Amino acid sequence: MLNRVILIGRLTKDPELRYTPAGVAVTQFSLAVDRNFKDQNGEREADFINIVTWRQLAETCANYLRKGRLTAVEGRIQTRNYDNNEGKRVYVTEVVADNVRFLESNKSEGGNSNSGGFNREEGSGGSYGKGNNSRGNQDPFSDDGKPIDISDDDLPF
Amino acid sequence: MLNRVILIGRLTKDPELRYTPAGVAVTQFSLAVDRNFKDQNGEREADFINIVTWRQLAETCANYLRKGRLTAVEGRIQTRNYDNNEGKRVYVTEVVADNVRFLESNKSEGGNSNSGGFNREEGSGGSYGKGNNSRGNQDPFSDDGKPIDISDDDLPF
Amino acid sequence: MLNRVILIGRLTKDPELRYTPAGVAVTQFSLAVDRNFKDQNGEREADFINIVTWRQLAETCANYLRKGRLTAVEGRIQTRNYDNNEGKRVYVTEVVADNVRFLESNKSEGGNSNSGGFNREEGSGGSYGKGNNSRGNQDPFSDDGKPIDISDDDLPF
Amino acid sequence: MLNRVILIGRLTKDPELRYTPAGVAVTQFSLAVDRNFKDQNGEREADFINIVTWRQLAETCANYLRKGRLTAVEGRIQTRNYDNNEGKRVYVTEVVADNVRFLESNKSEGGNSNSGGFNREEGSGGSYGKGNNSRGNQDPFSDDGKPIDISDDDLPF
DNA sequence: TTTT
DNA sequence: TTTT
Repeated sequence: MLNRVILIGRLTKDPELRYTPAGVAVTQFSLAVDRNFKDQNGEREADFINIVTWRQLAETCANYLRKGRLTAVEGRIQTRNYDNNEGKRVYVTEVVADNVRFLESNKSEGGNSNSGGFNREEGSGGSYGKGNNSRGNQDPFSDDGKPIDISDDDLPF
Repeated sequence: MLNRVILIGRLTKDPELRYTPAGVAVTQFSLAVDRNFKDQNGEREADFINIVTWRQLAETCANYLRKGRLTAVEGRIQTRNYDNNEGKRVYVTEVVADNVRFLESNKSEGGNSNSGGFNREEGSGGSYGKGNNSRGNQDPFSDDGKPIDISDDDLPF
Repeated sequence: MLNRVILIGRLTKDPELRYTPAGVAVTQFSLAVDRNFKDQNGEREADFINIVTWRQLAETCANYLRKGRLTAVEGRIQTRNYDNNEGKRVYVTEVVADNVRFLESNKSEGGNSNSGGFNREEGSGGSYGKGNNSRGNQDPFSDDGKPIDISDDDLPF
Repeated sequence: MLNRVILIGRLTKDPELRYTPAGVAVTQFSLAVDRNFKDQNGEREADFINIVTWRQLAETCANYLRKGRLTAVEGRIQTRNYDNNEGKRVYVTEVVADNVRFLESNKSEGGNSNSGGFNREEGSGGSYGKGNNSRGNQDPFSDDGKPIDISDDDLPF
């Protein structure tokens, strides 16, 4: 009835962009979120949380997120299951993000050091990145460092 | 680095209380959280989210939560893995709760209809239910309907 | 950039429904949220948090929330200021809700005891209560106790 | 009963550290949190949210936060009131933080560009900065960029 | 009284 | 299968 998650962590790999048969963009990545306490060996462990984004948000994430980037994610926990190729039921728990904040920009790729790219699924506007699945050829921070609005709230999911 | 989850849903079963070899109480249950949208068949689905609580909070949950109860949970997403009996690695994603709110009391068991039992892990106080693992013999709402404080923040986890 | 609030508390009064000159419904109410700790006198205090809702969500809240009801609110903190009639600037901090959950139904008004009315602002659908500002004459729980979808995400605010 | 806030924004000024008569450190600052939408003039406005931190967290914030820094805050909404010098009751709504994340380090002051200082109130440990109210003479990121644990959960507030 |  |  109420289901809200907020995470800040770092991508463990570059994000993976796919398209559904109907042509809907889906991007998945894993966020390493350090724990606030140390284990019995004095080591700080992390939780590795799988994130899914859809549509324009998926494309923006695929274009601008990279391994190691500090990132904030807001969304909901989703559980689902499917039968794998061995006919065994697999249970999945993941976070479906509707708001992703880029807390570090593409420094290593020549971008400026501005923080603060922002992307939220919304009912209306924003066509940024729509249908754009070639990565890395645009930098949302390159002109003015202002947030970009993208849109994706009328999801059928 | 930041990892926060808030859920409201209903228990799919009675909670299960266990003890670690060191005698620490652990309670697990699953929360059915209805989605805010309907699927392609017009059906409202739910996410089934596994919750873990430790120590006094575990015992209070075991004592007072029951299948079907509307419950609020606050905590963090935890991922872990272990090798099962077939030597296969199993990945688990669950919510470790540090705050559980009983939004419905034990009406069917003769309690009053007060809402609002409250339990949070804290550094200091609260001895309620400590070492008490016999279920259902006390009703935290039976006297005055006021929240109970329990304590469990100095976890080694 | 990221601004999320989740509250569970009880209405301090019946909600107040108004309309802007342009005819947009606005409902305000105050939520008493008990603190998780006691003050120096052993008393549990509460925070009294002002909530604002717009459009259909405003009308549903006006119709079904009442003083004393246990309610969950999800939204964002908003700050604004205006000059009062004495020409003095007044600063306001409040929560703009986009999701309100009715955790207790209208028992005293003859409704059943179902918990779980749900209302979220969304980009698309839902016409429930649209233009309906007569209070209390309908019970969203009276038929099947299922959540109602309402819609209000394309706000100009 | 449940009261949780998560914010990401930028400090509007340097934080202000005070001490209560009993010697407890209190730091206040205001966070500018850009809204996710534009107003009728196409301008993106911000909410200016007052934050309060206590004890070691207060001292760490005073030492390392500065105007303009991108910062994540987790806490609860608090309301309180007092009578001002004109005998008029003043109502205050603010966020009491129990977790503050420094998303940008002290680049301009010669620090490295590491992100990720972390501070949470906890029941037990951490003596970092205890009684230290001289600012800026230590950089938590200067050695290894690892989070610092501080402690403040046994608050009487 | 407001940040990038 | 994991990030700084």
